[in-house]
Amino acid sequence: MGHKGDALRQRIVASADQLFYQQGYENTSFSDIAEDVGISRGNFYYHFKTKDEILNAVIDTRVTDIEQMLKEWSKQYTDPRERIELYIDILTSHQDNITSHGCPIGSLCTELAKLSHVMLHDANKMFSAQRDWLTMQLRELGLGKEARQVAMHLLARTQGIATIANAFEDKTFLRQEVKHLKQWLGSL
Amino acid sequence: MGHKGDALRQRIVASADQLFYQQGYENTSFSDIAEDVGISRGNFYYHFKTKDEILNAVIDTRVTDIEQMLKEWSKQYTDPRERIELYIDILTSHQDNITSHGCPIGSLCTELAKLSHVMLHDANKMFSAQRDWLTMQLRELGLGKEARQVAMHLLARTQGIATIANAFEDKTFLRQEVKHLKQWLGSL
DNA sequence: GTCTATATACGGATAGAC
DNA sequence: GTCTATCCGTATATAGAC
Repeated sequence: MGHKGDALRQRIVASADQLFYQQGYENTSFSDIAEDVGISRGNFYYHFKTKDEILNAVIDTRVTDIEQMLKEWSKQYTDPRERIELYIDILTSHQDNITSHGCPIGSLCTELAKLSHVMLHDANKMFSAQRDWLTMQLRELGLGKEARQVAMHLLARTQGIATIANAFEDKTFLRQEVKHLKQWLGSL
Repeated sequence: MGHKGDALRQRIVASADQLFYQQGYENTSFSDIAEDVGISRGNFYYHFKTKDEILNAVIDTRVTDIEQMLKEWSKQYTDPRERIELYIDILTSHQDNITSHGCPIGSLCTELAKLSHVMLHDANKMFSAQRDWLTMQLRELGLGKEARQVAMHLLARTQGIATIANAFEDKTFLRQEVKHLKQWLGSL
Protein backbone atom coordinates (compact mmCIF):
# COMPACT_ATOMS: atom_id res chain seq x y z
CA MET A 1 0.00 0.00 0.00
CA GLY A 2 1.17 3.52 0.67
CA HIS A 3 -0.17 4.19 -2.79
CA LYS A 4 -2.80 6.66 -1.67
CA GLY A 5 -0.52 9.66 -2.15
CA ASP A 6 0.41 8.66 -5.71
CA ALA A 7 -1.14 11.30 -7.96
CA LEU A 8 -0.76 9.35 -11.21
CA ARG A 9 -2.31 6.31 -9.64
CA GLN A 10 -5.27 8.38 -8.57
CA ARG A 11 -5.61 9.76 -12.09
CA ILE A 12 -5.63 6.22 -13.47
CA VAL A 13 -8.34 5.17 -11.01
CA ALA A 14 -10.42 8.24 -11.86
CA SER A 15 -10.12 7.55 -15.59
CA ALA A 16 -10.90 3.87 -15.17
CA ASP A 17 -13.91 4.72 -13.02
CA GLN A 18 -15.32 7.06 -15.66
CA LEU A 19 -14.66 4.65 -18.53
CA PHE A 20 -16.10 1.66 -16.67
CA TYR A 21 -19.17 3.76 -16.05
CA GLN A 22 -19.55 5.04 -19.59
CA GLN A 23 -18.51 1.94 -21.55
CA GLY A 24 -18.74 -0.91 -19.08
CA TYR A 25 -15.95 -2.82 -17.34
CA GLU A 26 -15.37 -5.55 -19.92
CA ASN A 27 -15.69 -3.19 -22.83
CA THR A 28 -12.97 -0.93 -21.44
CA SER A 29 -9.43 -2.00 -22.34
CA PHE A 30 -6.10 -1.07 -20.81
CA SER A 31 -5.44 0.86 -24.00
CA ASP A 32 -8.57 2.94 -23.41
CA ILE A 33 -7.53 3.86 -19.89
CA ALA A 34 -3.87 4.44 -20.77
CA GLU A 35 -4.87 6.66 -23.68
CA ASP A 36 -7.30 8.60 -21.50
CA VAL A 37 -4.67 9.17 -18.81
CA GLY A 38 -2.00 9.92 -21.39
CA ILE A 39 0.47 7.13 -20.62
CA SER A 40 1.58 4.02 -22.49
CA ARG A 41 0.15 0.56 -21.94
CA GLY A 42 3.52 -0.60 -20.58
CA ASN A 43 3.63 2.13 -17.97
CA PHE A 44 0.11 1.27 -17.00
CA TYR A 45 1.20 -2.18 -15.89
CA TYR A 46 3.75 -0.64 -13.58
CA HIS A 47 0.87 0.76 -11.53
CA PHE A 48 -1.65 -2.06 -11.86
CA LYS A 49 -0.70 -5.64 -12.57
CA THR A 50 -4.15 -6.93 -13.53
CA LYS A 51 -7.52 -5.61 -14.58
CA ASP A 52 -9.07 -6.95 -11.40
CA GLU A 53 -6.60 -4.88 -9.42
CA ILE A 54 -7.80 -1.64 -10.95
CA LEU A 55 -11.44 -2.69 -10.60
CA ASN A 56 -10.73 -3.24 -6.93
CA ALA A 57 -9.20 0.23 -6.63
CA VAL A 58 -12.18 1.79 -8.42
CA ILE A 59 -14.65 0.09 -6.08
CA ASP A 60 -12.63 0.93 -2.97
CA THR A 61 -12.42 4.58 -3.95
CA ARG A 62 -16.15 4.73 -4.62
CA VAL A 63 -17.02 3.13 -1.28
CA THR A 64 -14.76 5.56 0.54
CA ASP A 65 -16.18 8.54 -1.35
CA ILE A 66 -19.76 7.49 -0.63
CA GLU A 67 -19.10 7.01 3.07
CA GLN A 68 -17.30 10.36 3.14
CA MET A 69 -20.16 12.17 1.45
CA LEU A 70 -22.84 10.67 3.66
CA LYS A 71 -20.85 11.40 6.81
CA GLU A 72 -20.51 14.98 5.62
CA TRP A 73 -24.27 15.22 5.11
CA SER A 74 -24.90 13.89 8.59
CA LYS A 75 -22.63 16.60 9.90
CA GLN A 76 -23.99 19.49 7.86
CA TYR A 77 -27.71 18.74 8.10
CA THR A 78 -29.68 17.95 11.22
CA ASP A 79 -33.06 16.96 9.80
CA PRO A 80 -33.03 13.29 8.67
CA ARG A 81 -35.85 14.04 6.25
CA GLU A 82 -33.74 16.76 4.64
CA ARG A 83 -30.81 14.33 4.42
CA ILE A 84 -32.87 11.71 2.63
CA GLU A 85 -34.21 14.37 0.30
CA LEU A 86 -30.60 15.26 -0.51
CA TYR A 87 -30.01 11.61 -1.28
CA ILE A 88 -32.98 11.45 -3.64
CA ASP A 89 -31.84 14.65 -5.33
CA ILE A 90 -28.73 12.88 -6.61
CA LEU A 91 -30.97 11.39 -9.26
CA THR A 92 -31.93 14.83 -10.49
CA SER A 93 -28.47 16.36 -10.33
CA HIS A 94 -27.04 13.40 -12.27
CA GLN A 95 -29.96 13.04 -14.67
CA ASP A 96 -27.86 13.50 -17.81
CA ASN A 97 -25.36 10.82 -16.88
CA ILE A 98 -28.07 8.49 -15.61
CA THR A 99 -30.13 8.64 -18.78
CA SER A 100 -26.96 8.08 -20.83
CA HIS A 101 -25.18 5.44 -18.75
CA GLY A 102 -27.48 4.37 -15.93
CA CYS A 103 -26.47 4.27 -12.28
CA PRO A 104 -22.69 3.75 -11.96
CA ILE A 105 -23.20 1.41 -9.02
CA GLY A 106 -26.21 -0.55 -10.23
CA SER A 107 -24.85 -1.05 -13.73
CA LEU A 108 -21.47 -2.22 -12.41
CA CYS A 109 -23.12 -4.73 -10.07
CA THR A 110 -25.30 -5.95 -12.93
CA GLU A 111 -22.24 -6.46 -15.13
CA LEU A 112 -20.19 -8.20 -12.44
CA ALA A 113 -23.10 -10.54 -11.73
CA LYS A 114 -23.13 -11.55 -15.40
CA LEU A 115 -19.39 -12.17 -15.33
CA SER A 116 -19.81 -14.25 -12.16
CA HIS A 117 -17.08 -11.99 -10.89
CA VAL A 118 -16.06 -12.56 -7.28
CA MET A 119 -15.74 -8.80 -6.81
CA LEU A 120 -19.53 -8.42 -6.96
CA HIS A 121 -19.39 -8.93 -3.21
CA ASP A 122 -17.09 -5.91 -2.88
CA ALA A 123 -19.12 -3.90 -5.39
CA ASN A 124 -22.36 -4.23 -3.47
CA LYS A 125 -20.66 -2.52 -0.52
CA MET A 126 -21.31 0.65 -2.53
CA PHE A 127 -24.97 -0.17 -1.98
CA SER A 128 -24.79 -1.34 1.61
CA ALA A 129 -22.99 1.84 2.65
CA GLN A 130 -26.04 3.74 1.38
CA ARG A 131 -28.45 1.24 2.90
CA ASP A 132 -26.86 1.55 6.35
CA TRP A 133 -26.82 5.33 6.23
CA LEU A 134 -30.45 5.45 5.06
CA THR A 135 -31.42 3.02 7.83
CA MET A 136 -29.94 5.40 10.38
CA GLN A 137 -31.82 8.36 8.93
CA LEU A 138 -35.09 6.43 8.93
CA ARG A 139 -34.54 5.44 12.57
CA GLU A 140 -34.05 9.09 13.45
CA LEU A 141 -37.28 9.72 11.60
CA GLY A 142 -39.02 7.45 14.07
CA LEU A 143 -39.07 4.14 12.22
CA GLY A 144 -38.33 1.00 14.18
CA LYS A 145 -37.38 -2.48 13.08
CA GLU A 146 -38.71 -1.82 9.60
CA ALA A 147 -36.16 0.96 8.96
CA ARG A 148 -33.68 -1.30 7.21
CA GLN A 149 -36.35 -2.77 4.97
CA VAL A 150 -37.59 0.69 4.02
CA ALA A 151 -34.00 1.69 3.25
CA MET A 152 -33.69 -1.27 0.90
CA HIS A 153 -36.97 -0.26 -0.66
CA LEU A 154 -35.67 3.24 -1.36
CA LEU A 155 -32.47 1.79 -2.80
CA ALA A 156 -34.54 -0.34 -5.17
CA ARG A 157 -36.74 2.58 -6.15
CA THR A 158 -33.74 4.66 -7.20
CA GLN A 159 -32.28 1.72 -9.12
CA GLY A 160 -35.50 1.12 -10.98
CA ILE A 161 -35.71 4.77 -11.95
CA ALA A 162 -32.13 4.72 -13.22
CA THR A 163 -32.61 1.51 -15.23
CA ILE A 164 -35.79 2.67 -16.95
CA ALA A 165 -34.56 6.23 -17.51
CA ASN A 166 -31.47 4.73 -19.11
CA ALA A 167 -33.32 2.17 -21.26
CA PHE A 168 -35.68 4.84 -22.61
CA GLU A 169 -33.16 7.69 -22.38
CA ASP A 170 -35.97 9.59 -20.69
CA LYS A 171 -35.17 12.48 -18.36
CA THR A 172 -38.81 13.47 -18.02
CA PHE A 173 -39.64 10.09 -16.54
CA LEU A 174 -36.76 10.41 -14.10
CA ARG A 175 -37.98 13.79 -12.84
CA GLN A 176 -41.56 12.48 -12.54
CA GLU A 177 -40.41 9.60 -10.40
CA VAL A 178 -38.21 11.80 -8.23
CA LYS A 179 -41.31 13.90 -7.49
CA HIS A 180 -43.21 10.71 -6.70
CA LEU A 181 -40.38 9.53 -4.44
CA LYS A 182 -40.42 12.78 -2.47
CA GLN A 183 -44.17 12.45 -1.93
CA TRP A 184 -43.51 8.98 -0.62
CA LEU A 185 -40.84 10.36 1.72
CA GLY A 186 -43.29 12.97 2.97
CA SER A 187 -45.82 10.26 3.78
CA LEU A 188 -43.43 8.35 6.04
CA MET B 1 -37.13 -14.19 -44.17
CA GLY B 2 -39.08 -17.43 -44.15
CA HIS B 3 -36.68 -18.45 -41.46
CA LYS B 4 -39.35 -18.83 -38.82
CA GLY B 5 -39.88 -22.49 -39.56
CA ASP B 6 -36.18 -23.32 -39.32
CA ALA B 7 -35.85 -25.49 -36.22
CA LEU B 8 -32.07 -25.20 -35.92
CA ARG B 9 -32.26 -21.44 -36.23
CA GLN B 10 -34.76 -21.35 -33.40
CA ARG B 11 -32.51 -23.50 -31.26
CA ILE B 12 -29.63 -21.12 -31.89
CA VAL B 13 -31.75 -18.13 -30.90
CA ALA B 14 -32.94 -19.89 -27.75
CA SER B 15 -29.36 -20.77 -26.77
CA ALA B 16 -28.10 -17.27 -27.52
CA ASP B 17 -30.95 -15.79 -25.50
CA GLN B 18 -30.11 -17.91 -22.48
CA LEU B 19 -26.38 -17.27 -22.71
CA PHE B 20 -26.80 -13.53 -23.23
CA TYR B 21 -28.96 -13.53 -20.14
CA GLN B 22 -26.63 -15.59 -17.99
CA GLN B 23 -23.25 -14.26 -19.16
CA GLY B 24 -24.04 -10.99 -20.90
CA TYR B 25 -24.04 -10.19 -24.60
CA GLU B 26 -20.41 -9.12 -25.02
CA ASN B 27 -19.12 -11.89 -22.81
CA THR B 28 -20.86 -14.55 -24.90
CA SER B 29 -18.89 -15.72 -27.93
CA PHE B 30 -20.00 -17.56 -31.04
CA SER B 31 -18.08 -20.55 -29.72
CA ASP B 32 -20.18 -20.49 -26.56
CA ILE B 33 -23.42 -20.53 -28.53
CA ALA B 34 -22.21 -23.05 -31.11
CA GLU B 35 -21.00 -25.37 -28.36
CA ASP B 36 -24.29 -25.03 -26.48
CA VAL B 37 -26.32 -25.82 -29.60
CA GLY B 38 -23.96 -28.59 -30.63
CA ILE B 39 -22.77 -27.26 -33.97
CA SER B 40 -19.44 -25.93 -35.25
CA ARG B 41 -18.51 -22.26 -35.42
CA GLY B 42 -18.41 -22.46 -39.20
CA ASN B 43 -21.92 -23.81 -39.41
CA PHE B 44 -23.04 -21.07 -37.08
CA TYR B 45 -22.09 -18.41 -39.61
CA TYR B 46 -24.27 -20.08 -42.18
CA HIS B 47 -27.30 -19.14 -40.07
CA PHE B 48 -26.18 -15.77 -38.71
CA LYS B 49 -23.66 -13.55 -40.43
CA THR B 50 -22.91 -11.20 -37.55
CA LYS B 51 -23.34 -11.00 -33.80
CA ASP B 52 -25.72 -8.10 -34.21
CA GLU B 53 -27.90 -10.27 -36.40
CA ILE B 54 -28.41 -12.85 -33.69
CA LEU B 55 -28.96 -10.14 -31.09
CA ASN B 56 -31.67 -8.79 -33.31
CA ALA B 57 -33.27 -12.22 -33.57
CA VAL B 58 -33.11 -12.67 -29.79
CA ILE B 59 -34.79 -9.31 -29.18
CA ASP B 60 -37.45 -9.91 -31.85
CA THR B 61 -38.30 -13.30 -30.40
CA ARG B 62 -38.56 -11.87 -26.91
CA VAL B 63 -40.82 -9.01 -28.01
CA THR B 64 -43.09 -11.44 -29.85
CA ASP B 65 -43.17 -13.82 -26.88
CA ILE B 66 -44.01 -11.02 -24.46
CA GLU B 67 -46.83 -9.71 -26.64
CA GLN B 68 -48.11 -13.25 -27.08
CA MET B 69 -48.11 -13.94 -23.34
CA LEU B 70 -49.84 -10.68 -22.43
CA LYS B 71 -52.46 -11.15 -25.13
CA GLU B 72 -53.10 -14.63 -23.73
CA TRP B 73 -53.54 -13.22 -20.24
CA SER B 74 -56.01 -10.64 -21.51
CA LYS B 75 -57.96 -13.48 -23.05
CA GLN B 76 -57.86 -15.88 -20.11
CA TYR B 77 -58.48 -13.42 -17.28
CA THR B 78 -61.17 -10.77 -17.09
CA ASP B 79 -60.16 -8.83 -13.98
CA PRO B 80 -57.44 -6.26 -14.80
CA ARG B 81 -56.31 -6.35 -11.19
CA GLU B 82 -55.81 -10.09 -11.46
CA ARG B 83 -53.86 -9.60 -14.69
CA ILE B 84 -51.50 -7.09 -13.11
CA GLU B 85 -51.06 -9.41 -10.16
CA LEU B 86 -50.05 -12.12 -12.60
CA TYR B 87 -47.53 -9.71 -14.04
CA ILE B 88 -46.05 -8.96 -10.63
CA ASP B 89 -45.89 -12.67 -9.86
CA ILE B 90 -43.31 -13.15 -12.61
CA LEU B 91 -40.79 -11.77 -10.15
CA THR B 92 -41.58 -14.52 -7.68
CA SER B 93 -41.75 -17.36 -10.18
CA HIS B 94 -38.38 -16.32 -11.63
CA GLN B 95 -36.76 -15.44 -8.33
CA ASP B 96 -33.87 -17.86 -8.72
CA ASN B 97 -32.87 -16.57 -12.13
CA ILE B 98 -33.40 -12.96 -11.12
CA THR B 99 -31.18 -13.17 -8.05
CA SER B 100 -28.51 -14.91 -10.13
CA HIS B 101 -28.67 -12.93 -13.38
CA GLY B 102 -31.02 -10.00 -12.90
CA CYS B 103 -33.88 -9.18 -15.22
CA PRO B 104 -33.15 -10.45 -18.75
CA ILE B 105 -34.64 -7.30 -20.27
CA GLY B 106 -33.29 -4.70 -17.88
CA SER B 107 -29.79 -6.12 -17.84
CA LEU B 108 -29.66 -6.34 -21.64
CA CYS B 109 -30.79 -2.73 -22.01
CA THR B 110 -28.20 -1.68 -19.43
CA GLU B 111 -25.47 -3.47 -21.34
CA LEU B 112 -26.51 -2.13 -24.74
CA ALA B 113 -26.59 1.41 -23.34
CA LYS B 114 -22.98 0.97 -22.21
CA LEU B 115 -21.98 -0.29 -25.64
CA SER B 116 -23.75 2.69 -27.23
CA HIS B 117 -25.39 -0.02 -29.28
CA VAL B 118 -27.99 1.18 -31.78
CA MET B 119 -30.12 -1.84 -30.97
CA LEU B 120 -30.96 -0.40 -27.56
CA HIS B 121 -33.89 1.22 -29.31
CA ASP B 122 -35.14 -2.21 -30.37
CA ALA B 123 -34.38 -3.72 -26.99
CA ASN B 124 -36.52 -1.26 -25.08
CA LYS B 125 -39.50 -2.45 -27.12
CA MET B 126 -39.43 -5.39 -24.71
CA PHE B 127 -40.26 -2.80 -22.06
CA SER B 128 -42.74 -0.71 -24.03
CA ALA B 129 -44.79 -3.79 -24.90
CA GLN B 130 -45.22 -4.32 -21.16
CA ARG B 131 -45.84 -0.62 -20.54
CA ASP B 132 -48.60 -0.46 -23.15
CA TRP B 133 -50.29 -3.59 -21.85
CA LEU B 134 -50.09 -2.37 -18.25
CA THR B 135 -51.49 1.00 -19.33
CA MET B 136 -54.52 -0.77 -20.80
CA GLN B 137 -55.07 -2.76 -17.63
CA LEU B 138 -54.82 0.37 -15.48
CA ARG B 139 -57.33 2.14 -17.71
CA GLU B 140 -59.74 -0.76 -17.24
CA LEU B 141 -59.12 -0.35 -13.55
CA GLY B 142 -60.49 3.16 -13.81
CA LEU B 143 -57.35 5.24 -14.14
CA GLY B 144 -57.38 8.10 -16.61
CA LYS B 145 -54.57 10.10 -18.18
CA GLU B 146 -52.18 9.01 -15.44
CA ALA B 147 -52.45 5.32 -16.42
CA ARG B 148 -49.36 5.39 -18.62
CA GLN B 149 -47.31 7.11 -15.95
CA VAL B 150 -48.38 4.57 -13.35
CA ALA B 151 -47.47 1.77 -15.79
CA MET B 152 -43.97 3.22 -16.12
CA HIS B 153 -43.80 3.44 -12.35
CA LEU B 154 -44.62 -0.25 -12.02
CA LEU B 155 -42.04 -1.08 -14.65
CA ALA B 156 -39.41 0.84 -12.68
CA ARG B 157 -40.42 -0.83 -9.43
CA THR B 158 -39.89 -4.30 -10.87
CA GLN B 159 -36.56 -3.27 -12.36
CA GLY B 160 -35.34 -1.86 -9.07
CA ILE B 161 -36.30 -5.05 -7.28
CA ALA B 162 -34.45 -7.15 -9.86
CA THR B 163 -31.31 -5.01 -9.76
CA ILE B 164 -31.03 -5.00 -5.96
CA ALA B 165 -32.02 -8.67 -5.57
CA ASN B 166 -29.29 -9.46 -8.10
CA ALA B 167 -26.61 -7.24 -6.54
CA PHE B 168 -27.22 -8.74 -3.08
CA GLU B 169 -28.26 -12.15 -4.37
CA ASP B 170 -31.18 -11.79 -1.99
CA LYS B 171 -34.38 -13.74 -2.62
CA THR B 172 -35.89 -12.69 0.70
CA PHE B 173 -35.72 -9.04 -0.32
CA LEU B 174 -37.37 -9.86 -3.63
CA ARG B 175 -40.29 -11.58 -1.95
CA GLN B 176 -40.68 -8.73 0.55
CA GLU B 177 -40.89 -6.22 -2.25
CA VAL B 178 -43.35 -8.31 -4.23
CA LYS B 179 -45.61 -8.28 -1.17
CA HIS B 180 -45.16 -4.53 -0.94
CA LEU B 181 -45.96 -4.16 -4.64
CA LYS B 182 -49.18 -6.10 -4.28
CA GLN B 183 -50.25 -3.87 -1.39
CA TRP B 184 -49.60 -0.92 -3.65
CA LEU B 185 -51.71 -2.51 -6.38
CA GLY B 186 -54.53 -3.05 -3.91
CA SER B 187 -54.44 0.64 -2.98
CA LEU B 188 -54.98 1.81 -6.57
C1' DG C 1 -25.74 -27.53 -44.81
C1' DT C 2 -22.00 -28.77 -42.07
C1' DC C 3 -17.43 -29.19 -41.43
C1' DT C 4 -12.10 -27.88 -40.88
C1' DA C 5 -8.89 -24.66 -41.56
C1' DT C 6 -7.43 -19.94 -41.59
C1' DA C 7 -7.18 -14.65 -41.83
C1' DT C 8 -7.14 -10.79 -39.03
C1' DA C 9 -7.64 -7.93 -35.03
C1' DC C 10 -7.48 -7.00 -30.35
C1' DG C 11 -7.38 -8.22 -25.60
C1' DG C 12 -4.45 -8.91 -21.26
C1' DA C 13 0.03 -9.41 -19.76
C1' DT C 14 5.42 -9.54 -19.85
C1' DA C 15 10.43 -8.34 -21.02
C1' DG C 16 13.69 -5.39 -21.27
C1' DA C 17 15.81 -0.87 -23.04
C1' DC C 18 16.25 3.75 -21.43
C1' DG D 1 9.13 5.23 -13.81
C1' DT D 2 8.22 5.34 -18.51
C1' DC D 3 8.80 3.66 -22.80
C1' DT D 4 8.77 0.14 -27.08
C1' DA D 5 8.48 -4.41 -28.54
C1' DT D 6 6.52 -8.70 -28.10
C1' DC D 7 4.11 -13.09 -26.49
C1' DC D 8 -0.04 -15.45 -26.27
C1' DG D 9 -4.82 -16.31 -26.08
C1' DT D 10 -9.24 -15.56 -27.94
C1' DA D 11 -12.68 -13.11 -30.66
C1' DT D 12 -15.15 -12.19 -35.04
C1' DA D 13 -15.38 -13.49 -39.47
C1' DT D 14 -14.12 -15.87 -44.00
C1' DA D 15 -12.60 -19.56 -47.40
C1' DG D 16 -13.14 -23.59 -49.10
C1' DA D 17 -13.45 -28.90 -48.72
C1' DC D 18 -16.99 -32.35 -48.26
